[in-house]
Amino acid sequence: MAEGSIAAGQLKSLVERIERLEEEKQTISADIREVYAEAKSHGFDTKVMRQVVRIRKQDSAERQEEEAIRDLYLHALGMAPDSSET
Amino acid sequence: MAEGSIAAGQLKSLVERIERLEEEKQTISADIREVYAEAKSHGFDTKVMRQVVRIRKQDSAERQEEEAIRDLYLHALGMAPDSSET
Amino acid sequence: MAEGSIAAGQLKSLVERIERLEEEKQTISADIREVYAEAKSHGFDTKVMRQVVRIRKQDSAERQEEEAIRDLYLHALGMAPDSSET
Amino acid sequence: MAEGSIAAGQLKSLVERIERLEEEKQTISADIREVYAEAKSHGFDTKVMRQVVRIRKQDSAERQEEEAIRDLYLHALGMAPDSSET
DNA sequence: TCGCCTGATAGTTGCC
DNA sequence: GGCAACTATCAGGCGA
Repeated sequence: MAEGSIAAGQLKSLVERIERLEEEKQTISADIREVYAEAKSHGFDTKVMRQVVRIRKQDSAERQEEEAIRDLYLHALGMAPDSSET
Repeated sequence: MAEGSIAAGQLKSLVERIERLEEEKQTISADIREVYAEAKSHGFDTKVMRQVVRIRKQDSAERQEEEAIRDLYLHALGMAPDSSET
Repeated sequence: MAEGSIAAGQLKSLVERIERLEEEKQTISADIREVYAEAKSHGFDTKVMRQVVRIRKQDSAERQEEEAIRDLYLHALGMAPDSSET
Repeated sequence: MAEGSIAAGQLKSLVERIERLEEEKQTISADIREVYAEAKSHGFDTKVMRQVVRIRKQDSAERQEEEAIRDLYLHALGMAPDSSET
Protein backbone atom coordinates (compact mmCIF):
# COMPACT_ATOMS: atom_id res chain seq x y z
CA MET A 1 0.00 0.00 0.00
CA ALA A 2 3.00 2.26 -0.23
CA GLU A 3 4.02 4.42 -3.17
CA GLY A 4 3.82 1.57 -5.61
CA SER A 5 0.17 1.21 -4.80
CA ILE A 6 -1.56 2.67 -7.82
CA ALA A 7 -5.22 2.15 -8.39
CA ALA A 8 -4.82 -1.36 -9.71
CA GLY A 9 -8.50 -2.08 -10.00
CA GLN A 10 -9.14 1.09 -11.93
CA LEU A 11 -6.24 0.46 -14.27
CA LYS A 12 -7.37 -3.09 -14.88
CA SER A 13 -10.87 -1.92 -15.69
CA LEU A 14 -9.60 0.68 -18.16
CA VAL A 15 -7.25 -1.73 -19.89
CA GLU A 16 -9.95 -4.34 -20.21
CA ARG A 17 -12.38 -1.87 -21.69
CA ILE A 18 -9.76 -0.91 -24.25
CA GLU A 19 -9.06 -4.50 -25.09
CA ARG A 20 -12.73 -5.22 -25.48
CA LEU A 21 -13.14 -2.28 -27.85
CA GLU A 22 -10.11 -3.25 -29.87
CA GLU A 23 -11.54 -6.69 -30.24
CA GLU A 24 -14.76 -5.22 -31.60
CA LYS A 25 -12.79 -3.10 -33.97
CA GLN A 26 -10.99 -6.16 -35.25
CA THR A 27 -14.33 -7.82 -35.86
CA ILE A 28 -15.54 -4.89 -37.91
CA SER A 29 -12.36 -4.92 -39.95
CA ALA A 30 -12.87 -8.59 -40.65
CA ASP A 31 -16.43 -7.85 -41.75
CA ILE A 32 -15.21 -5.23 -44.16
CA ARG A 33 -12.70 -7.61 -45.64
CA GLU A 34 -15.48 -10.15 -46.00
CA VAL A 35 -17.64 -7.73 -47.97
CA TYR A 36 -14.77 -7.02 -50.32
CA ALA A 37 -14.22 -10.74 -50.75
CA GLU A 38 -17.88 -11.17 -51.55
CA ALA A 39 -17.70 -8.33 -54.06
CA LYS A 40 -14.70 -9.94 -55.67
CA SER A 41 -16.52 -13.26 -55.93
CA HIS A 42 -19.23 -11.41 -57.83
CA GLY A 43 -16.71 -10.19 -60.30
CA PHE A 44 -16.12 -6.67 -59.06
CA ASP A 45 -12.69 -5.10 -59.11
CA THR A 46 -12.04 -4.49 -55.43
CA LYS A 47 -9.20 -2.12 -56.11
CA VAL A 48 -11.54 0.19 -57.97
CA MET A 49 -14.16 -0.26 -55.26
CA ARG A 50 -11.69 0.86 -52.63
CA GLN A 51 -10.94 3.93 -54.71
CA VAL A 52 -14.65 4.68 -54.93
CA VAL A 53 -15.13 4.38 -51.19
CA ARG A 54 -12.14 6.56 -50.66
CA ILE A 55 -13.37 9.23 -53.05
CA ARG A 56 -16.79 9.36 -51.44
CA LYS A 57 -15.16 9.77 -48.07
CA GLN A 58 -12.89 12.52 -49.35
CA ASP A 59 -15.73 14.49 -50.85
CA SER A 60 -17.19 15.54 -47.54
CA ALA A 61 -13.79 15.92 -45.91
CA GLU A 62 -12.75 18.20 -48.73
CA ARG A 63 -15.86 20.28 -48.40
CA GLN A 64 -15.14 20.73 -44.71
CA GLU A 65 -11.53 21.60 -45.38
CA GLU A 66 -12.56 24.18 -47.92
CA GLU A 67 -14.96 25.71 -45.49
CA ALA A 68 -12.30 25.84 -42.80
CA ILE A 69 -9.89 27.60 -45.12
CA ARG A 70 -12.54 30.07 -46.15
CA ASP A 71 -13.22 30.93 -42.52
CA LEU A 72 -9.53 31.27 -41.94
CA TYR A 73 -9.18 33.72 -44.78
CA LEU A 74 -12.20 35.68 -43.71
CA HIS A 75 -10.74 35.88 -40.27
CA ALA A 76 -7.42 37.03 -41.68
CA LEU A 77 -9.31 39.79 -43.44
CA GLY A 78 -10.92 40.83 -40.19
CA MET A 79 -14.33 39.49 -41.00
CA ALA A 80 -16.33 37.30 -38.69
CA PRO A 81 -16.47 33.75 -40.07
CA ASP A 82 -19.73 33.25 -38.16
CA SER A 83 -21.61 35.33 -40.65
CA SER A 84 -20.61 33.17 -43.58
CA GLU A 85 -22.87 30.16 -43.11
CA THR A 86 -23.92 28.76 -46.46
CA MET B 1 -28.24 -3.51 -71.07
CA ALA B 2 -29.97 -4.92 -68.01
CA GLU B 3 -26.69 -6.45 -67.02
CA GLY B 4 -25.04 -3.16 -66.24
CA SER B 5 -28.02 -2.04 -64.20
CA ILE B 6 -28.07 -5.17 -62.09
CA ALA B 7 -24.37 -4.89 -61.40
CA ALA B 8 -24.83 -1.24 -60.48
CA GLY B 9 -27.43 -2.01 -57.83
CA GLN B 10 -25.31 -4.77 -56.41
CA LEU B 11 -22.27 -2.53 -56.35
CA LYS B 12 -24.19 0.21 -54.60
CA SER B 13 -25.35 -2.22 -51.95
CA LEU B 14 -21.83 -3.48 -51.36
CA VAL B 15 -20.36 -0.02 -51.12
CA GLU B 16 -23.00 1.08 -48.68
CA ARG B 17 -22.40 -1.93 -46.47
CA ILE B 18 -18.73 -1.09 -46.41
CA GLU B 19 -19.40 2.52 -45.58
CA ARG B 20 -21.70 1.51 -42.78
CA LEU B 21 -19.06 -0.77 -41.33
CA GLU B 22 -16.35 1.85 -41.61
CA GLU B 23 -18.56 4.24 -39.77
CA GLU B 24 -18.95 1.75 -36.95
CA LYS B 25 -15.23 1.27 -36.87
CA GLN B 26 -14.75 5.00 -36.52
CA THR B 27 -17.13 5.01 -33.61
CA ILE B 28 -15.17 2.30 -31.85
CA SER B 29 -11.93 4.17 -32.42
CA ALA B 30 -13.49 7.24 -30.88
CA ASP B 31 -14.56 5.17 -27.90
CA ILE B 32 -11.05 3.90 -27.41
CA ARG B 33 -9.66 7.41 -27.51
CA GLU B 34 -12.26 8.36 -24.97
CA VAL B 35 -11.18 5.64 -22.59
CA TYR B 36 -7.57 6.79 -22.85
CA ALA B 37 -8.70 10.34 -22.16
CA GLU B 38 -10.55 9.15 -19.11
CA ALA B 39 -7.49 7.24 -17.94
CA LYS B 40 -5.41 10.37 -18.38
CA SER B 41 -7.85 12.41 -16.36
CA HIS B 42 -7.37 9.88 -13.56
CA GLY B 43 -3.66 10.43 -13.61
CA PHE B 44 -2.50 7.44 -15.60
CA ASP B 45 0.32 7.70 -18.11
CA THR B 46 -1.42 6.84 -21.36
CA LYS B 47 1.79 6.36 -23.27
CA VAL B 48 2.77 3.58 -20.94
CA MET B 49 -0.75 2.20 -20.95
CA ARG B 50 -0.53 1.82 -24.70
CA GLN B 51 2.73 -0.05 -24.26
CA VAL B 52 1.07 -2.34 -21.75
CA VAL B 53 -1.88 -3.06 -24.02
CA ARG B 54 0.57 -3.82 -26.78
CA ILE B 55 2.60 -6.14 -24.58
CA ARG B 56 -0.47 -8.06 -23.52
CA LYS B 57 -1.48 -8.50 -27.13
CA GLN B 58 1.90 -9.63 -28.34
CA ASP B 59 2.63 -13.30 -28.04
CA SER B 60 5.41 -13.91 -25.55
CA ALA B 61 7.35 -16.22 -27.86
CA GLU B 62 7.34 -13.59 -30.53
CA ARG B 63 8.38 -11.03 -27.96
CA GLN B 64 11.34 -13.08 -26.81
CA GLU B 65 12.47 -13.65 -30.36
CA GLU B 66 12.49 -9.94 -31.06
CA GLU B 67 14.28 -9.24 -27.85
CA ALA B 68 16.99 -11.74 -28.64
CA ILE B 69 17.66 -10.18 -32.01
CA ARG B 70 17.71 -6.72 -30.54
CA ASP B 71 20.26 -7.72 -27.92
CA LEU B 72 22.36 -9.22 -30.64
CA TYR B 73 22.28 -5.97 -32.57
CA LEU B 74 23.01 -3.86 -29.54
CA HIS B 75 25.92 -6.08 -28.70
CA ALA B 76 27.22 -5.75 -32.24
CA LEU B 77 27.09 -1.99 -31.77
CA GLY B 78 29.04 -2.27 -28.54
CA MET B 79 26.15 -1.43 -26.28
CA ALA B 80 25.17 -3.37 -23.18
CA PRO B 81 21.87 -5.08 -23.96
CA ASP B 82 21.01 -5.30 -20.26
CA SER B 83 20.39 -1.62 -19.89
CA SER B 84 18.35 -1.18 -22.98
CA GLU B 85 14.86 -2.40 -22.19
CA THR B 86 12.26 -0.19 -23.78
CA MET C 1 -1.51 49.98 -52.91
CA ALA C 2 2.22 49.34 -52.78
CA GLU C 3 1.85 47.88 -49.34
CA GLY C 4 -0.07 44.86 -50.46
CA SER C 5 2.39 44.21 -53.27
CA ILE C 6 5.39 44.35 -51.03
CA ALA C 7 3.82 41.94 -48.60
CA ALA C 8 2.92 39.66 -51.48
CA GLY C 9 6.50 39.43 -52.69
CA GLN C 10 7.75 38.78 -49.22
CA LEU C 11 5.13 36.12 -48.68
CA LYS C 12 6.00 34.44 -51.92
CA SER C 13 9.64 34.34 -50.96
CA LEU C 14 8.88 32.83 -47.60
CA VAL C 15 6.57 30.20 -49.02
CA GLU C 16 9.12 29.22 -51.62
CA ARG C 17 11.84 28.85 -49.02
CA ILE C 18 9.57 26.59 -47.04
CA GLU C 19 8.73 24.51 -50.06
CA ARG C 20 12.36 24.14 -50.94
CA LEU C 21 13.18 22.95 -47.43
CA GLU C 22 10.29 20.52 -47.37
CA GLU C 23 11.52 19.09 -50.61
CA GLU C 24 14.94 18.52 -49.08
CA LYS C 25 13.34 16.88 -46.10
CA GLN C 26 11.48 14.52 -48.38
CA THR C 27 14.73 13.60 -50.05
CA ILE C 28 16.34 12.76 -46.73
CA SER C 29 13.37 10.62 -45.74
CA ALA C 30 13.70 8.76 -49.00
CA ASP C 31 17.39 8.22 -48.29
CA ILE C 32 16.59 6.77 -44.90
CA ARG C 33 14.07 4.38 -46.38
CA GLU C 34 16.72 3.39 -48.89
CA VAL C 35 19.22 2.55 -46.18
CA TYR C 36 16.66 0.37 -44.43
CA ALA C 37 15.92 -1.34 -47.71
CA GLU C 38 19.61 -1.99 -48.18
CA ALA C 39 19.82 -3.36 -44.66
CA LYS C 40 16.92 -5.66 -45.38
CA SER C 41 18.54 -6.92 -48.53
CA HIS C 42 21.55 -7.85 -46.40
CA GLY C 43 19.37 -9.92 -44.15
CA PHE C 44 18.90 -7.56 -41.23
CA ASP C 45 15.60 -7.33 -39.40
CA THR C 46 14.61 -3.74 -40.05
CA LYS C 47 11.89 -3.71 -37.45
CA VAL C 48 14.45 -4.45 -34.78
CA MET C 49 16.90 -2.02 -36.34
CA ARG C 50 14.31 0.72 -35.93
CA GLN C 51 13.97 -0.24 -32.29
CA VAL C 52 17.71 -0.05 -31.86
CA VAL C 53 17.94 3.38 -33.45
CA ARG C 54 15.16 4.51 -31.18
CA ILE C 55 16.85 3.13 -28.09
CA ARG C 56 20.10 4.88 -28.92
CA LYS C 57 18.28 8.15 -29.36
CA GLN C 58 16.26 7.92 -26.20
CA ASP C 59 17.88 9.25 -23.07
CA SER C 60 18.58 6.44 -20.63
CA ALA C 61 17.11 8.28 -17.66
CA GLU C 62 13.91 8.80 -19.51
CA ARG C 63 13.96 5.18 -20.56
CA GLN C 64 14.32 3.96 -17.00
CA GLU C 65 11.50 6.19 -15.83
CA GLU C 66 9.17 4.77 -18.43
CA GLU C 67 10.22 1.27 -17.62
CA ALA C 68 9.52 1.77 -13.94
CA ILE C 69 6.01 2.97 -14.62
CA ARG C 70 5.35 0.16 -17.00
CA ASP C 71 6.45 -2.44 -14.49
CA LEU C 72 4.19 -0.83 -11.96
CA TYR C 73 1.25 -1.11 -14.32
CA LEU C 74 2.01 -4.66 -15.29
CA HIS C 75 2.27 -5.56 -11.65
CA ALA C 76 -1.09 -3.91 -10.99
CA LEU C 77 -2.53 -6.09 -13.73
CA GLY C 78 -1.04 -9.19 -12.16
CA MET C 79 1.59 -9.75 -14.80
CA ALA C 80 5.24 -10.45 -14.11
CA PRO C 81 7.15 -7.35 -15.22
CA ASP C 82 10.37 -9.35 -15.66
CA SER C 83 9.17 -11.15 -18.75
CA SER C 84 7.71 -8.18 -20.48
CA GLU C 85 10.56 -6.26 -22.03
CA THR C 86 9.60 -4.94 -25.45
CA MET D 1 32.86 -15.53 -33.55
CA ALA D 2 30.14 -18.14 -33.16
CA GLU D 3 26.48 -17.78 -34.03
CA GLY D 4 26.18 -14.45 -32.32
CA SER D 5 28.67 -13.07 -34.75
CA ILE D 6 26.51 -11.08 -37.12
CA ALA D 7 28.09 -8.63 -39.45
CA ALA D 8 28.70 -6.11 -36.70
CA GLY D 9 30.67 -3.71 -38.83
CA GLN D 10 28.03 -3.69 -41.50
CA LEU D 11 25.26 -3.11 -39.01
CA LYS D 12 27.18 -0.33 -37.33
CA SER D 13 27.74 1.36 -40.64
CA LEU D 14 24.07 1.17 -41.56
CA VAL D 15 22.88 2.45 -38.20
CA GLU D 16 25.30 5.34 -38.30
CA ARG D 17 24.20 6.30 -41.78
CA ILE D 18 20.61 6.35 -40.60
CA GLU D 19 21.48 8.42 -37.57
CA ARG D 20 23.37 10.88 -39.70
CA LEU D 21 20.44 11.26 -42.05
CA GLU D 22 17.97 11.68 -39.23
CA GLU D 23 20.16 14.40 -37.83
CA GLU D 24 20.10 16.23 -41.15
CA LYS D 25 16.36 15.85 -41.26
CA GLN D 26 16.07 17.41 -37.84
CA THR D 27 18.14 20.33 -39.03
CA ILE D 28 15.83 20.90 -41.99
CA SER D 29 12.80 20.78 -39.74
CA ALA D 30 14.39 23.40 -37.53
CA ASP D 31 15.05 25.56 -40.57
CA ILE D 32 11.42 25.35 -41.59
CA ARG D 33 10.28 26.36 -38.14
CA GLU D 34 12.68 29.26 -38.32
CA VAL D 35 11.21 30.49 -41.59
CA TYR D 36 7.74 30.38 -40.10
CA ALA D 37 8.98 32.30 -37.09
CA GLU D 38 10.50 34.90 -39.36
CA ALA D 39 7.24 35.17 -41.28
CA LYS D 40 5.38 35.64 -38.05
CA SER D 41 7.76 38.38 -36.97
CA HIS D 42 6.93 40.15 -40.24
CA GLY D 43 3.30 40.06 -39.35
CA PHE D 44 2.12 37.11 -41.43
CA ASP D 45 -0.45 34.69 -40.13
CA THR D 46 1.47 31.44 -40.06
CA LYS D 47 -1.63 29.35 -39.74
CA VAL D 48 -2.85 30.65 -43.06
CA MET D 49 0.61 30.22 -44.54
CA ARG D 50 0.64 26.58 -43.55
CA GLN D 51 -2.70 26.16 -45.24
CA VAL D 52 -1.33 27.75 -48.37
CA VAL D 53 1.70 25.48 -48.43
CA ARG D 54 -0.56 22.53 -47.85
CA ILE D 55 -2.89 23.50 -50.67
CA ARG D 56 -0.06 23.96 -53.13
CA LYS D 57 1.26 20.55 -52.21
CA GLN D 58 -2.16 18.98 -52.61
CA ASP D 59 -2.65 20.41 -56.04
CA SER D 60 -0.04 18.24 -57.68
CA ALA D 61 -0.86 15.29 -55.50
CA GLU D 62 -4.47 15.56 -56.52
CA ARG D 63 -3.56 15.72 -60.16
CA GLN D 64 -1.54 12.54 -59.79
CA GLU D 65 -4.32 10.83 -57.89
CA GLU D 66 -6.80 11.72 -60.59
CA GLU D 67 -4.51 10.37 -63.22
CA ALA D 68 -4.06 7.13 -61.28
CA ILE D 69 -7.78 6.66 -60.98
CA ARG D 70 -8.26 7.33 -64.65
CA ASP D 71 -5.69 4.68 -65.50
CA LEU D 72 -7.40 2.31 -63.14
CA TYR D 73 -10.74 2.82 -64.83
CA LEU D 74 -9.25 2.51 -68.27
CA HIS D 75 -7.67 -0.69 -67.18
CA ALA D 76 -10.98 -1.91 -65.75
CA LEU D 77 -12.50 -1.27 -69.15
CA GLY D 78 -9.80 -3.32 -70.82
CA MET D 79 -7.90 -0.41 -72.26
CA ALA D 80 -4.18 0.03 -71.89
CA PRO D 81 -3.45 2.97 -69.55
CA ASP D 82 -0.09 3.31 -71.25
CA SER D 83 -1.68 4.87 -74.28
CA SER D 84 -3.22 7.66 -72.25
CA GLU D 85 -0.22 9.85 -71.60
CA THR D 86 -1.24 13.48 -71.61
C1' DT E 1 2.51 -19.00 -50.78
C1' DC E 2 5.88 -15.31 -49.86
C1' DG E 3 7.52 -10.70 -50.37
C1' DC E 4 6.42 -5.95 -51.59
C1' DC E 5 3.72 -1.98 -51.49
C1' DT E 6 0.12 0.79 -50.24
C1' DG E 7 -3.26 2.39 -46.86
C1' DA E 8 -4.64 2.73 -42.02
C1' DT E 9 -3.25 3.52 -37.27
C1' DA E 10 -0.55 5.12 -33.61
C1' DG E 11 3.17 8.03 -31.76
C1' DT E 12 5.70 12.20 -31.77
C1' DT E 13 6.35 16.96 -32.28
C1' DG E 14 5.04 21.73 -32.67
C1' DC E 15 1.58 25.32 -31.74
C1' DC E 16 -1.66 27.81 -28.89
C1' DG F 1 -0.16 21.73 -20.55
C1' DG F 2 -3.56 20.23 -23.96
C1' DC F 3 -4.77 19.86 -28.79
C1' DA F 4 -3.96 19.28 -33.57
C1' DA F 5 -1.07 18.14 -37.45
C1' DC F 6 2.55 15.43 -39.29
C1' DT F 7 5.51 11.52 -39.50
C1' DA F 8 6.74 6.92 -38.86
C1' DT F 9 5.21 2.35 -38.01
C1' DC F 10 2.41 -1.60 -38.77
C1' DA F 11 -0.96 -4.55 -40.92
C1' DG F 12 -3.53 -6.02 -44.82
C1' DG F 13 -4.00 -6.71 -49.89
C1' DC F 14 -1.93 -7.65 -54.32
C1' DG F 15 1.15 -9.63 -57.51
C1' DA F 16 4.97 -12.86 -58.72
